[in-house]
Amino acid sequence: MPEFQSVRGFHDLIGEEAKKFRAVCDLIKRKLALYNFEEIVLPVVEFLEVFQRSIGEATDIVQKEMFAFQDKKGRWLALRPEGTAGAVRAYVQNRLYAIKPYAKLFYEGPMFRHERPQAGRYRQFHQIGAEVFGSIEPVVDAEVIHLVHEILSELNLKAVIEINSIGCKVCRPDYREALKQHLNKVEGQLCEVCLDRKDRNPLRVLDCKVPTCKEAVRDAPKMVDFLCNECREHYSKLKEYLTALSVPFQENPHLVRGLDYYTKTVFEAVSTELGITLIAGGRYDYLVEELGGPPTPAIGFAAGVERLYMLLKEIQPEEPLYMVIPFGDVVDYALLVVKALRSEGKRVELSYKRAGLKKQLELANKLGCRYAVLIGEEEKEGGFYTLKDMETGQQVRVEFTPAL
RNA sequence: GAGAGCGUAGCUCAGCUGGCAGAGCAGUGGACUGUGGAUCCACGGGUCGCGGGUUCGACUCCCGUCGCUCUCCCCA
Repeated sequence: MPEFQSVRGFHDLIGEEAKKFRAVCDLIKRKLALYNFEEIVLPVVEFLEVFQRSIGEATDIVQKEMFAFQDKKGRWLALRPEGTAGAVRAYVQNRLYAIKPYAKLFYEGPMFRHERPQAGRYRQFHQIGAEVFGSIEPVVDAEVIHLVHEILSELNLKAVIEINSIGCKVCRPDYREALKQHLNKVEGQLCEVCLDRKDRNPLRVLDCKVPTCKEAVRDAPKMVDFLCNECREHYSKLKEYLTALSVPFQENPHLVRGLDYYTKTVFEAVSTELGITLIAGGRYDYLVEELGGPPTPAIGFAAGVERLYMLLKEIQPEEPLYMVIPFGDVVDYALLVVKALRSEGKRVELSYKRAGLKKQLELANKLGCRYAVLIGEEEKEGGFYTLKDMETGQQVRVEFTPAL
């Protein structure tokens, strides 16, 4: 056991893992650019209240998963547990609503949640999130979910996209009541946690995994049957558009999200392989106003980078690697060859091992080089280098005149 | 917050009902100082997670502790 170790739930990404991590980020960012999302670089720390107000006081994230601390003036700050709250705060603070009719923003970076680590769950993890502010049109929801679908299929990951509508200020209270009444009837079957949730946050009972709760909730009234005209219309338009786009989706009337700010559309992309959520999001039409901005409908999603890259099988092969091998008193000449090759855009490793040709070829092999560039006295004097193909073993003489 | 499993070489792991700490891979060196890949030979490498207990003797048994992994809760 080493004397110093990384903190629980905080990990180093090395070699292949780091490459996969980058591959996922790069792909998603390329996609976001095609949809014309603009990057916003956000702080990792916000005032605690930003999260309490947006995520919701009663949620697990706020109640027990935040890295919260006081600064020197005694103000409560927190490491961000998710990105939307900060994005909304920035949108309001910088009055982005005054610049364009609507805004499409994305962010990436680490998020922090103080919970027990396990497969696909870390205390520091990374998300790439995107938010659209300022449009209530269901076509926006469709575009966002389409984007999620494209990301998944380009990464070659199998997942089902589940969607639901959880209504708005107008219709949700009625549903809540109806659901509560149903839950009271089946009280006896509910687990301990759900008994507590029943009055505080009855919707959450819907996606409890305890078998008896699932049973109890089977015949519960469904939100979709209680939607007001506006929400019903919104939801059916969304489905219509998704179908037109050939985005496969599955309606899940029990899909509820753990954050309070959601309204209308919610969705989740669940890995068929691992059963964990890869990408999730939804509409949050009151949050901007809640954080002090003008009434502004919005929708967004967040992709869990670790969860995506851990499922990645293969990544793009890298550029072929050249190793320049000087043997004898020819380092000065070798340096010029290295410089010239790199200026041609080639990926070049100069051998840092002072040894004979044999040892250095071994090294080139270990580092996975495609080509070795052999440089001895002969090459230096003759003004050339010997290019060796490490796969075929063939060698060619390449004339070389150092640029001045 | 609740539960389970595991900590032995850089890595993967053996090590029996207590009796000298092991293998494979990796690494380093070498007949070969201008030719590599699964050729051969040699070598280095350990607080057996840590602390205590039982014992003539503990990697092994017991207690504690720390760490890792996984599951539940919840979530990306």
